Amino acid sequence: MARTQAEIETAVLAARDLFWRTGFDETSIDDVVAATGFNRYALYSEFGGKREVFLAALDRYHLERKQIFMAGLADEAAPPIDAIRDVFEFCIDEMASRGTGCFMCNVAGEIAARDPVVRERIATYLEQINLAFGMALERAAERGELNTNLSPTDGVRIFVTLIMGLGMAAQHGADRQDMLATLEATLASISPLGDPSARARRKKSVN
Amino acid sequence: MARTQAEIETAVLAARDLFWRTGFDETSIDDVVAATGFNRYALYSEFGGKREVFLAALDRYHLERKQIFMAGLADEAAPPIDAIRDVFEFCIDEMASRGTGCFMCNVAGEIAARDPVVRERIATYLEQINLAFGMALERAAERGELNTNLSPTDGVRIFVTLIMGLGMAAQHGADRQDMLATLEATLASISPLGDPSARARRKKSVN
DNA sequence: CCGAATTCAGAATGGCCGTTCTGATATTAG
DNA sequence: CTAATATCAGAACGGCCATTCTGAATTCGG
Repeated sequence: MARTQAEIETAVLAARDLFWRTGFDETSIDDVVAATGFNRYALYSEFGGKREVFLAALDRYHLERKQIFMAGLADEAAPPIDAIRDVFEFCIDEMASRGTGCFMCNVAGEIAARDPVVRERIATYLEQINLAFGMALERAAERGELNTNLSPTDGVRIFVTLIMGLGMAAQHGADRQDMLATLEATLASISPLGDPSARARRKKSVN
Repeated sequence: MARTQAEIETAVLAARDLFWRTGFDETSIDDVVAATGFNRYALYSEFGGKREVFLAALDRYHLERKQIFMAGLADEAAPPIDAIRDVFEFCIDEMASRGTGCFMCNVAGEIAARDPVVRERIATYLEQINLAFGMALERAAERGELNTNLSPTDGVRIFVTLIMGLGMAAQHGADRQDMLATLEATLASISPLGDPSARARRKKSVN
């Protein structure tokens, strides 16, 4: 009797949480066994090996992130700056509660160098993020919600770098308040002076 | 005959380059032997072990970075925004030519989690960066070179996160032009509209 | 209820790597 | 020049871990 799709998905989620928290090298197969509930035999016959479990976990993360970014940023109706803020707040909450940065970013230093497949997944992930932010920032520019110093491309660069920087900050122990303050500072920096949508929520969370 | 200080320093520099490029776990003692020219015996009697060589390399990196940031940003006479740009350009050139991100940031995901000493070094490193940027941004605010949307603290958050984000970007294969463009976008975003010092150099390098 | 196939848990395997050991070589002091 | 000390290169050790193997337990078709 083959395993059901639901069982596999649950295992992948557990593996994602585990690898996300402890990285690839630092996580042993026994750890994966304990976390997923699959035993060695099942793990090897279902996935192939440690690397394949990891790739499944990475893909799962990628999928979720893609949905979050696309759902938030591609919506033509929503105010783009607020959409950006929401997406970042989601990611910040996630990183703060897990106490670890972006799964895909953390992976970079560790195994991307030796695994071309991982490298390629990261590249497509970044492309998608770029695209998603690009849509939001085009709309922001059209609506006059972007500092006239900046092109939409500038904005994309800033936010893509911000999300990676926040991932690193989380990895070094930055807490939710720190990260939210950095987000608000960046949003203020790209907004036209005195823009109401930028200042509205600001007082809630900044130091 | 004990080893001379100069020989040790050369070895530490080589070790720094090696660990910077390939990380801690991925670098074997034999690699360190080959890179430093010290043989196992010398390495162990001079440093103690792999971890100690690594810590020496990390300290060396930390020292250099501290000097670069302090020299650039603490200078009361220099225009602060230009000083910030210079410091970033130096780091960007370094990362681009090495094809790897910030040594200390890369280390975070890999061993900070398991080594409290490394964690503490990273914390003091970040503190010092914060201080250095703080000085420059206080002066920028006084001189009216900071967008009035932003406090000096906001600026510090933005630049500290930028440097970590650029480190991640470099790790993922961003090239010099990409990183310079992100730097210029950020400098434009924190500058008052139409500020000449922000726009002056801009045309040189942006896409 | 039975027998064949599957799944299990844990033991064996093989390789890698940090560290230590060893016997040879070079260096220095007297 | 000689003997003692320091340094060398590489072999041996020990531990860790991904993977495979094995014999027991369980499931499932008839």
